[in-house]
Amino acid sequence: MLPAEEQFRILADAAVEIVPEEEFRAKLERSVRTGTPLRVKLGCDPSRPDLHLGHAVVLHKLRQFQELGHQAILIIGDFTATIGDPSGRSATRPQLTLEETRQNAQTYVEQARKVLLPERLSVRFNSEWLEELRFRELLTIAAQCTVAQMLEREDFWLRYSRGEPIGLHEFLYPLAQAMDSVAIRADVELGGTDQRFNLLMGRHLQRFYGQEPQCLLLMPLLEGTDGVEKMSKSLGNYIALTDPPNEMFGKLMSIPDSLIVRYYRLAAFASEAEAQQLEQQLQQGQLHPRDAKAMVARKIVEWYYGPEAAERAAEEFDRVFRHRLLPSELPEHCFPGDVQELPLVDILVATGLVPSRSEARRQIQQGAVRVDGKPIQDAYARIELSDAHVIAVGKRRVVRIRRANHGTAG
RNA sequence: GGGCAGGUACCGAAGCGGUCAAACGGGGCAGACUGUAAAUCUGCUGGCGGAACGCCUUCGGAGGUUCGAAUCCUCCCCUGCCCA
Repeated sequence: MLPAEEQFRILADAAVEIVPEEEFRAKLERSVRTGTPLRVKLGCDPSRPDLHLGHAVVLHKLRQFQELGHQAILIIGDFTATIGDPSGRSATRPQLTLEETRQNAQTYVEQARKVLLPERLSVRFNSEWLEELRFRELLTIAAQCTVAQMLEREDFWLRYSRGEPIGLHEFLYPLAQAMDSVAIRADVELGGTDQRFNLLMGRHLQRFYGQEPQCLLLMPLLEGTDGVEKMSKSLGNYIALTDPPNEMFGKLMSIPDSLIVRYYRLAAFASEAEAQQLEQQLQQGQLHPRDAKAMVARKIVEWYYGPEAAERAAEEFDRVFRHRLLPSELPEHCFPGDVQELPLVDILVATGLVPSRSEARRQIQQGAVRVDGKPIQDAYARIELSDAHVIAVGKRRVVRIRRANHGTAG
């Protein structure tokens, strides 16, 4: 085991805050002295099965704990997801059934393993202890917190003062999550800065149950591809860990320049020194932002798919967007062999490039539709199907169409 | 339980008997510009329709009044506030 001070340096890296810092140092020191790994908790919400780069920030931190020999405990909030986490939300989350969340949890763990080490990882479902909780005990727990304290939480307060509904059960969410810390006797809990309140509640309840309170390690929230809001699935500004390399690369290239260094640091896991160097090169104009971004994008894709895939993704990106060539691989759509020609509008709908015929007409009239590279603005154009064609709507939606041979349907 | 204010398209928010598929903003999509972007400018943004102020579906739900309703009436459901 590395000396405590060294560990602290690694673990504090990129963290926004450690609460309380001295306690955390003390825990590390004791861990080294007694040879006991720390139990490090990360709770996750399986109501949304897709993990994205924002989650990876925290997952990577958990991995660092693993690398230092500590015990990672991933809590799958299958039970809490049935409450619906109100964190950072202005609206009540939809409640899922236990069944649904279990299914999500499956893929969730698989995705988390892309970042975590397989060893020193334990996965626990919080329904294990929350399901059994008696009403009497719930009362005891709930009595540990006042309504005023709950309302201190920014999102609750915001909704309250806006006159928006807050379900009573939502107040129970932080408590439930805190009970997880009690159940697994967490030494440290990781989370994004938006989780501060919930994690603090863990300390609170642990103390009540006579346990040594956990320390909090809060990581920054990564902005999404829009560059403004934090990355989240519901805002649609996320890059999923399961996005294929090309898509991941493409999305990364679409982030605003102002985020290059931040992504380098938080998503490509670059060190402080590396990040500073990059920032300097950008500021002094030694490095073109485009190249910097491509470098970062490559690093990130590499992390999930390896250097070869990253290389290919970068090349493909240049090919399609820089040089405006066709993608090397196009999805294909086959029309029945007996069809001679079709209105372009119908083709756009049939291939799924566009959701409705009205939309197809609009896109055509706006000059967004190209057939074999030639813009077509005639909404009534018909396309011969004897030869294969490449149909494009905008830059991103491209399909190759052809007719099936010898009248073979489909 | 009582009183009041609300429920409008993806979101926010106008509309309050016809000219409403519904102003405006955001978001999204597309075009121009670029470094792939971002920013900016422009257009589009329910469906069907070879055109149309044509038809269909939409303004919490169900009925009703009317030639005609998002707009009026009745009942119901949901939300917030105040009182109990």
